[in-house]
Amino acid sequence: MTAPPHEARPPGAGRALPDTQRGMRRRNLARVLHAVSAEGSLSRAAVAARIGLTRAAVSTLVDELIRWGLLEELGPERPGRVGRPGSALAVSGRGPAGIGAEIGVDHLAVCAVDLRGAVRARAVRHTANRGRAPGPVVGELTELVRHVVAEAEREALRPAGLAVAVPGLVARDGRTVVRAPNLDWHDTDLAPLLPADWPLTVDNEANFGALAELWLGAGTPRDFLHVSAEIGIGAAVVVDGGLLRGTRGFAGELGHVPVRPDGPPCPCGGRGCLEQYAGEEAVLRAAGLAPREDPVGLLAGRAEQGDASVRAALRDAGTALGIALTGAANLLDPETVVLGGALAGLSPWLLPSLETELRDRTAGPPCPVTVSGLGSEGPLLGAAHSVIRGVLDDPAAVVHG
Amino acid sequence: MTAPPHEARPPGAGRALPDTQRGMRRRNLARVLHAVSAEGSLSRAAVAARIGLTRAAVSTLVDELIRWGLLEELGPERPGRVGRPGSALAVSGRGPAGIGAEIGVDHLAVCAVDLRGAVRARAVRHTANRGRAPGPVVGELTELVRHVVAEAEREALRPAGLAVAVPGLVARDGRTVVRAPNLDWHDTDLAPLLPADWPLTVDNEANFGALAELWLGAGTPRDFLHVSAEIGIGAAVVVDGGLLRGTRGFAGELGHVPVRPDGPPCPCGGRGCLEQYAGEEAVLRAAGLAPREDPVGLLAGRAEQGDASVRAALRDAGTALGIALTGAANLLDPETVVLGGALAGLSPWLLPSLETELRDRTAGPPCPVTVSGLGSEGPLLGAAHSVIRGVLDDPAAVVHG
DNA sequence: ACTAATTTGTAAACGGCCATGACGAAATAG
DNA sequence: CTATTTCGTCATGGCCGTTTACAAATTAGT
Repeated sequence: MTAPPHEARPPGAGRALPDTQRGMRRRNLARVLHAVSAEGSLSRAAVAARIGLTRAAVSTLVDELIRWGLLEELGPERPGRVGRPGSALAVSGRGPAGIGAEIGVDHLAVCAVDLRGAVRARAVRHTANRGRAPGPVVGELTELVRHVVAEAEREALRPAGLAVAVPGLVARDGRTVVRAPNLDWHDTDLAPLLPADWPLTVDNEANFGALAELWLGAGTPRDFLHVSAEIGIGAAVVVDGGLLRGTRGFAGELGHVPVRPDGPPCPCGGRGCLEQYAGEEAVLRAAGLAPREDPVGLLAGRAEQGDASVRAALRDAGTALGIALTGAANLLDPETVVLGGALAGLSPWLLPSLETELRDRTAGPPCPVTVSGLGSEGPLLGAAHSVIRGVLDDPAAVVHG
Repeated sequence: MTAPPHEARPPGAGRALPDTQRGMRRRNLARVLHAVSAEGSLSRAAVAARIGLTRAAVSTLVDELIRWGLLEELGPERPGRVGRPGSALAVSGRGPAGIGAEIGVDHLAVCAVDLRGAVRARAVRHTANRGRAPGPVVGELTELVRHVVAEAEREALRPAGLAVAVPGLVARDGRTVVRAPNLDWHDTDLAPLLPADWPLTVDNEANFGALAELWLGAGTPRDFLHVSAEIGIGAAVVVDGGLLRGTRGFAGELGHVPVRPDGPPCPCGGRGCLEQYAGEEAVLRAAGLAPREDPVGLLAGRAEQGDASVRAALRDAGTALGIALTGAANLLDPETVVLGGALAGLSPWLLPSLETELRDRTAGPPCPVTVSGLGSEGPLLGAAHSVIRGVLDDPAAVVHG
């Protein structure tokens, strides 16, 4: 009775690969693995019911995934229900691992995540990277990667890919850092500097943070706006469970949305950008504090103690954020706005003014704002999980081809 | 070497239908039809090369589409190339038709478009609909629809669906008008008021206008922001060849993006919304003109004649638009911004200040702004074509099921 | 305890669909 | 006029999910 509205790409032109039987098999393998992964543990019959294939078909698919070491048979379930109990299947804890890495302004971090989503190895190193050349920084990161990979391999894990989160804009090629103001890197291809043993993805930390929220956050919807802030204000737009990247890969630049068109000039060339009000530097200045290590902790601490000027600075930042987010919410109609990264820790003092602004400027119910529970781990976990999602999304590609 | 970035929905969870052989056949039928439609005329071999299947497979698919009356054999091609010439295939000009309808503030329009994209029948009626109840208006529209359908059927066309463009917000159910300020309609389900003979879709005129631009515009990219204005300022976000609709279907509300946070109050509850500067009423007021029929024509005429106050009003509107679009472009990184609807006709006087604002507020090259060539026909054509796209996207569904 | 009902997993037969390879048809090139 | 190239089709084969049937394992009822 109702024709489907045009929100997805057309099935004809959009799909790159020809629709052949091998492709069908491939997608069904992915569907089975996805279903088991999402539920944690599932019988063949339950998988069949869930993905719409017959039990017989699922059986052969499961056999293949077990043969590849991606699924494990846990043994008979113990249900209270009538009928023969199913044999529980679970994603294997050995086999492919996702290696996630993060380049921060003052730290490097690497972790390995298995197919089940568990962190199996990690390494962190605190280093002041601001203004340091890409070569040495990435060299140091590579050391950590090798260390984590060695540890993972000792646990029978095999890296399936490396994903690197970077505090800056990354081109759509997934390897070139176009602009990272806080590191002072420009147009740097990181691929030659990193180990070439596995598929590589480089992406904005805000994007990986949003993906972590999408995949790991409790009750996170499939359409939301994720706002994080590490010095700059990065946002990521998640639409129907996927990242909106933009033509050049620069989507989500919330920091330079004009908030007060005649406000103070911004290095970007504009005036009154959000970053001039809610950026780290701006907030510190407004609070009368000098830039130093761990500014977020400093601000949170002072605010906690009741420091009036810090609280006022954060309140004003919340107002500016609220104005920018009103525009974004009007444009995108997301289900929620999620505050992550540094903003999560400062949310108690940002939220009141932010939500006031959002409420007063919206006809009807305003877009709900939630706070991420992932803390500062988001981007790193998102990076590692993005590799795992790649395996889940096309297991056949990992095994051969 | 490079893992795919996560921009699309996962192949497992995202796809609703199980991946079975029938579904494969169905998608391949769509791929063939799509290929022929996109190229206008193609031989079986050319289709095979284009979509990646073998000639033999394409032959059977084409046979079926011909049997269904969706494809036609035009006869042997006349190429200068060596080898046996192919037999040209083209989409049938008889068979399914898309019925598009538009409810405007001062007019109703209906048209029928065949699978080839040609308009085969049309009807327009000028009526003042502002403040009129939905019943009579839609009743009158239904008369026009019946008239156009009768004409189409006389040409051996069979309506495959009805799509209605409305100047207001439409719920994601594709039938309920949530808010249409210029008609003064609220939460009105149009389905019971329209003929139930075919699948029905109701959508925002800005959305249909953007789709028309996407499908019919020359050189329109797959990622752009389409801005139109009929009294309010509607925008539509096209991402990867599909409409971004938002959770509630309200995405694209550019009119209420805050431009000057302390500006004049807006009926939406906010202050300094774009609509307060670039909305029809606001521009007329700024130009010192009273609201009347065809305000766009009036403004364009006066501006053409060199009326200074009108030009100033349009320049200021362009500035406000530029500020709002800077924010939107930062957030979405579209390939272009397309000005459509009323904005297209006023673009000579809007563009200079708009582009200045965009350029001054963007680091690096600003997002290019283009003007739609579709004029006021956009929404109507987009509506009719959306039905056609539905057929192209799943021809099997139209024939049976 | 024993039977009936229910559910699971597997095996064999079946049917649909695309690939493969071969072939005739229809054009060009020399 | 022949060799070459390309097109469309046909027969064959292999892959894959479905259908149907059945044994295994559990609960519910008596």
